[in-house]
Amino acid sequence: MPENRPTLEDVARLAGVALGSASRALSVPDQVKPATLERVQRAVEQLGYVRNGAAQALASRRTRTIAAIYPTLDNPIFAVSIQSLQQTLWGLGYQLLVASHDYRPEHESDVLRAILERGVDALVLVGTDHADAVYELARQYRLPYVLTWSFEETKRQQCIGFSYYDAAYRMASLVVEYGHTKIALCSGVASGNERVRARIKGTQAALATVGLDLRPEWVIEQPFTFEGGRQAVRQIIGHHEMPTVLICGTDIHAVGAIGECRDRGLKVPDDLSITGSDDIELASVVEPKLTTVHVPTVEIGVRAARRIVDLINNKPATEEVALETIVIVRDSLKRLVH
Amino acid sequence: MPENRPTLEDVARLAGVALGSASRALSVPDQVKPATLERVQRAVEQLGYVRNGAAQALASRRTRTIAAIYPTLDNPIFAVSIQSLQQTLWGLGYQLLVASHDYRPEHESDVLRAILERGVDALVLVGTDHADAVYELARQYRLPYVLTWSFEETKRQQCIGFSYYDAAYRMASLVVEYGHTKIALCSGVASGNERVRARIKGTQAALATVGLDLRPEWVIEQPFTFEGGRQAVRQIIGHHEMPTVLICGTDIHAVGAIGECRDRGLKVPDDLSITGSDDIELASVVEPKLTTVHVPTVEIGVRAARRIVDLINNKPATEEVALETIVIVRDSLKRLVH
DNA sequence: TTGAAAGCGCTAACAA
DNA sequence: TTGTTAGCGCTTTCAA
Repeated sequence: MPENRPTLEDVARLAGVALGSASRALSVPDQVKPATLERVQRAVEQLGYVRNGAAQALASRRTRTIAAIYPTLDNPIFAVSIQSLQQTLWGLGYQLLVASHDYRPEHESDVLRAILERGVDALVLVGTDHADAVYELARQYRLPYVLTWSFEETKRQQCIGFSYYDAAYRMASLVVEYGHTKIALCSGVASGNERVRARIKGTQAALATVGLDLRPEWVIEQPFTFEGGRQAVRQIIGHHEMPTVLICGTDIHAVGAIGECRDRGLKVPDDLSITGSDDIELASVVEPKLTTVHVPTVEIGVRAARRIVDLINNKPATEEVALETIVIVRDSLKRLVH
Repeated sequence: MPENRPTLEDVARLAGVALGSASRALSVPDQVKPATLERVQRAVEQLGYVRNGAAQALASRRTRTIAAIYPTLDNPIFAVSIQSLQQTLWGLGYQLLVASHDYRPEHESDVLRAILERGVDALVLVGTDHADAVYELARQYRLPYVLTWSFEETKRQQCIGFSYYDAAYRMASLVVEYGHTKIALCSGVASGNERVRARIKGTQAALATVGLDLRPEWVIEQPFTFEGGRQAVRQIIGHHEMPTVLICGTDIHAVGAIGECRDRGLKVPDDLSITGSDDIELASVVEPKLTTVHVPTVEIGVRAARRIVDLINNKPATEEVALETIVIVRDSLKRLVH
């Protein structure tokens, strides 16, 4: 066991080749004679040599790590996506540095600055709504980036995601089709979050097609937690008139709302229908099973990973399209008309 | 806007000081005259200077990043803990590199090797059951590490966690106290996972105090997913005799099991009691609310972060003790005797 | 295809 | 307290 971590120089010496050749043997093996390659490999093995990433990064100006900044890491939707992002990146030879701004978008540029200092080759962001400083830093440091989850036509080159507007529109259309007219919406916090805003707009648009309006007192902004969903229910039952359905912006909201209904003796969906969005695994485990919209969580992680690596390597961008979402009909939305 | 990223040399030149002084102004500001400090700071600001982490790491042999290897990133229990780990580390000036071995412990040393290459100052692992190669690599590279979640007396110096044995013992004691004698256990996969094994042993021990045994056919190993919990239910109803209670190793199992019971017309807890472990937020949202054991998820992340930074700085280790767990009685465990 | 050598941008030891 | 300077371990020309 070597007392000090062996360096490439040790490898080269042992293999009887020059430092440069040893380096090439490791990074561009096909530019090296097979015999040389083998000697270097043997030396590497013998010494238990592992590259020094810092030195490599300094000399090559690439760190082979990619940063991702999330609103939070503990929302299941993000957690699943992080998992697939990490696994895919790993397979492509990249590591993942994660950070979160904890749903305080104004902190994002600080987080990014710290990441920049650390050094990364590219950046994965959530959504399209970021402070100018964030885009500015990315530009200044020539840092390739992808925007995940949201898909916006105007930024299609950078986006890996789906249309929140469409997803919400579809769900709301179903709700309307089922005969609901008194409709409440529990969304996330709209400020600094274009996904929330798109959901609200999509919902409104669907209602508008049948001349319905989203009443202001029935649009409830809540943090993305079970408790947020519970709050929404408390809020709507405080009013003298109850909606017949609560459209939730996420399944987390919906599950929380169902819990609160149960605690208050409200039957779902008989007394109140509740719909979700995302189709997390939990959606089909709770009672009643959630009618929700399935979104491509894993796919986003996988594609974002591939895409960002392509960007790093200056591969021509393939034409990006919005990923698909689909409404999953289960039991939490009641049919009022037939 | 500078065309090329400014270096410390640029800063020094602009500030009219030597390179070394500029470096000190940034890393050990109190070893620098206030006047110098201020000039450097002004230059930094003016140039929008950000340190080059690779160069810093190469020269100082510290990367200011810490790696954490998890079985998976998308289990809520880990996600919450990662979140608190990341936030705490951030506050201490460290970044977090995450990786997962996807519940294939045999991959862990490969993952570690890749991380080593990247360069980190310390390591956070989950549990105490790791391949020799993992410990060997950590030793060889003098990489400080903490073992999280599990607390074992024999490794108390490295552990931040609780006793899975005790937690399971307490839960099983309650189950017994409630009059159950036909008891099934849905654990995770025991191989390479001392937490699962400790749970099984703790459960057995509690049963043994009243002369009860855990029947082999009622010990069910399942992956940590809702589906795993569902499977457990399917398995026990396949036998001619049914247990009266299913003790689940995690709330995820328990929630899945509840879902499966509902789908099969089994009433929880009347037809089958189900208990969980972890007390994730969901535990009090599902119906029936889970009787479970609360574990210090957030605390583990926070403490692990502080501890690992102390280790890096060679701070004397404070005497570590096991964190506390506590049984939370809700509605999913039926009392058979009074 | 290989070897030699000049850095990459910073830290830290040393001298002043 | 500051300046000078020798590396840290690797990549990448350039020439052979």
